[in-house]
Amino acid sequence: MKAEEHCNESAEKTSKQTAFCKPCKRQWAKCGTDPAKNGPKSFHGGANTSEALTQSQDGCLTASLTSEPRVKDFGQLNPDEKMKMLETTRQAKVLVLTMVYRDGTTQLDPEQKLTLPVCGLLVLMKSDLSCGTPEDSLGPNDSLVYLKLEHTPAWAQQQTHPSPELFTRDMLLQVLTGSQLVVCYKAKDLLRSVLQVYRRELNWKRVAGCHIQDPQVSAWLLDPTDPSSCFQDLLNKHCRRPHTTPALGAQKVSQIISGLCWLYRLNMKLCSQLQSQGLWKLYSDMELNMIPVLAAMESHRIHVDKEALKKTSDLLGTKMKQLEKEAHQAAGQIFLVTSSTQLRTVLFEKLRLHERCENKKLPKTINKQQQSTSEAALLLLQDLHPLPKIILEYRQVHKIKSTFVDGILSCMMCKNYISSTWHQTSAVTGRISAKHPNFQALPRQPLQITKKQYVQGKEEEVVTVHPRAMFIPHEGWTFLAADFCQVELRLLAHLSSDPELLRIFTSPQADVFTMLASQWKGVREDEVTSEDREHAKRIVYSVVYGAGRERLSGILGVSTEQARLFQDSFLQTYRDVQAFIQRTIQQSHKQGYVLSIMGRRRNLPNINSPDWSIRMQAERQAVNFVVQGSAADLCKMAMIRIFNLVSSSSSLSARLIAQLHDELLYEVEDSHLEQFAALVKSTMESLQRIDHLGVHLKVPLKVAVSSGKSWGSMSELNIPLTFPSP
DNA sequence: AATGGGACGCTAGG
DNA sequence: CCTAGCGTCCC
Repeated sequence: MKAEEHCNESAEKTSKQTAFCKPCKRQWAKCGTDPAKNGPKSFHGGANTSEALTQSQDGCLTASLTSEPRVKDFGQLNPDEKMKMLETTRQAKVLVLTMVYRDGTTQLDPEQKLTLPVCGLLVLMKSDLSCGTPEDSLGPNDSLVYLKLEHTPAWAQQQTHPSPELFTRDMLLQVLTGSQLVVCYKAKDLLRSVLQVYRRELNWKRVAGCHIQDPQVSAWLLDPTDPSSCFQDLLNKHCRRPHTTPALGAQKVSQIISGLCWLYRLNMKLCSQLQSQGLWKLYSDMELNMIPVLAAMESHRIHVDKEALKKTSDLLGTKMKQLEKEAHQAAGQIFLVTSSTQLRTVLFEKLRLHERCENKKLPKTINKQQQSTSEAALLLLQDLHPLPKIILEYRQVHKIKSTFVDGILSCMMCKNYISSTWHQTSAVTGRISAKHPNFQALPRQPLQITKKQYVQGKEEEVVTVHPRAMFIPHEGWTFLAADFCQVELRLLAHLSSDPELLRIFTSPQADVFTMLASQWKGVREDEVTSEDREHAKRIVYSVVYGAGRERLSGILGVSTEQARLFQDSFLQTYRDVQAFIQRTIQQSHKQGYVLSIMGRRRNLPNINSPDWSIRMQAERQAVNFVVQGSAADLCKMAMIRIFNLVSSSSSLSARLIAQLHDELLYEVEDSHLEQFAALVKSTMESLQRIDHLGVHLKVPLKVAVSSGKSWGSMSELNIPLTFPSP
C-alpha cells in the first residue's frame, strides 16, 4: 500500500466538517422543520427537500457517535493512526457492523425506508470471543470505530480529487473481506451501499470473496415461513432481551452499541442452530455467497429507453379510453371498467350471462364464493356477448400500462436507468424475488395494439408493445440470457427416478414436451399437435404445483372431468412420479418438514391439521417445495459459480442483470460474447454434480443461451460443444 | 371530510 | 404452489 495515495488533506477537512452538526445551514433553508411531521416518503427516495429535513437529525447522531469516548472516528485519525487502525482491524477476532443512516437510524432499527441515504458505518471489533462479559457491554479488549460513508455530490467529485477517501476505502475492504468472522444484519444492503458510494474507485469484483454472517439470512433458513421482519423480532424470538424504547442523543448511541453486542450473540445462537439442524453447509456455501452476488446486481445500472416508455404510456392510454368507451356501449351503461365488483353486477345481474351457460361451470372467487370475472370466466362467456372480449383486452392493456410502463417509469425518477432490489429471504421456497421494478414478472410476449386511425388512406395500424424491449445494454455491450431448460421437470425425473421420464432426458435431441405428449397419448412424435404439446406442458406443471382438477380445467379451458382424465392418465404413465408424491407426503407427515435437494428445509406446521383443506394445502406445499426449492438451489448455485469465475478473472467483465428463476440475464462486452456464453453454459450444465453438497442428478442439465441488443429481441446462440478433444 | 390501512380480486412471471 | 404489483371497496 502506498501512503501518498491516502494522504488527502482537503478530503480530511471536508469529512471533519460533515462529521459535526453544521452542514445544512447554507444549502438547506428549512433546517428547523420537524422531520417527523413530514410524512413517509415513497420508495423512490429523496427529493432534495426530504434530505434537507433529515439532515439536522443526522448530524446530531453522527456527532453523538463520534463524541462518545468509546468510539474512534476513523476520519479524524492521522495517517499513522489510520495505519495502526488497519492493523488492529486485521488482528481482531470478530467484527460486528451496522450502517448508520442520515435520518439517525441504523440497520438494527425496525422500519427501514428503501434507498435511505447512508452516512456511516459503525464497527465493533472484538479481540476475544469470550461471552463472559454482560450481554450488552463491551469487553476490555473490544473497540469501536466509525467510518464515514457518504455520497460525494457530483459537483464536488469533479474537482481536483475524484475519490471520497481511499484510506477509508481500504479500511472498508479490510473490514468486509477480512478472514475473521464478520457479522452484519442485512449485509447485502451494506455491500450495495459501499459499491454505490465507491462506484468509481472500487470494482465490484473486490467484494466477491466476502463472507459476512447475516442473522436475517440464518433465521430465514431455520424457518423460511416466519416473516423474519426486524432485528428486534429476532432478538425476542431467539434471545431474551429486555425491551428497548426509542432514545435520542447519547442514549441512542449506547443503545446502538449494545445492539451490536446483542447482534453478535444472536448470530452465535443462530449459527449453532443451523449446525444442529444440518443447515450449516447450505448457509455457508450457498446463502452467504449469494450476498455479494445480489449486492453487485443491485449496484449495477440497467439502461432503459425512457422516451420510448413515455410514448408507449400515451399510446396505451389512448387505447384504454377507446376500449372503455366500447365496454360502456356493449354494457349499455357507464361503469368502472377496472372494478371487478361493478363488472360482476353488469355481467351477472344486468345481463344474466351465467344463466345462458349452465352446462359450463363458471369459476367462483376464492374468498367470498361469488361469480368470478377472472380471465378463465370471461373466456367462457366470450361467445355470449361482446363485453367479455372487450374487458379481456382492456385488462391486458391496463396491466401493461400500469405495472410495466408507468410502474417502471416511476422507478426511474430523474434517472434513465433502474436497479431492482433483490430479496434473498422473502420466498419460503428459497427462490429470490425482485422489487421496484419486479424484473421477474415482465411479460415474455409482446402485446399487439391495433390503433384506429382516422386518416384517409389507411384504416388501421398495428403497433407492438414490448416492455422487455425497453431494456438496452450499454454501448458496446450485449445481453446474454442462459436458460435452464425444464429444470423442474428434470428434477422431478431425478427425484422420482421414473424410468420413462428419465429416458426422455437421456435421449438428447428431441423436444421434451413433444416426447411427453407422444408417450402419454400413445401417438408417434410427428403426430403430436402443438395443442397436445401445450396440454402436456401444463399438466406437468400442474402436477408439480399440486394444482387440483378445478385449477387445471381453468388453465386448460376444458371441463373438470376432462382435466381429471388428463391428470390421471399422466400419473398412470409415470407411476414413479405418483410414488414420489406419495412418499414426499408421507415423509412430511412423519417428520413435520421436507427437504430440498441441497438440504433446504420447510416446516409444515399444518401437515397434521384436522381440517381437511388445510392439511391438503400443506401436502401440496410439501410436494411443491421439494421440486421448486431444489430448482431454486440449482439456479442460485449457478449464479454463485459464474460470479466467482468472473470476479477472479482479470479478463472477464460480464455482469449479472437479473435472475428469472431458471434464467440468468447478463450484460457482456460484445467481444467477449461467445467466450462468455460457452463459460456460462458449461458452468451451469456442470451443476449436475456438486460433490460437496452431495448432489448428483440422474439427468443431465441442459442450458440454452441467447443474446440480443435489447431484452425484447433475444435470439438463440449456438455454442460449439466444449468437450475437450481426446 | 378526507385518508390510509387491510381485505379482496385479478394477472404478470416462474 | 409462490412471488410482486396494481386496482377497488370499506372501515
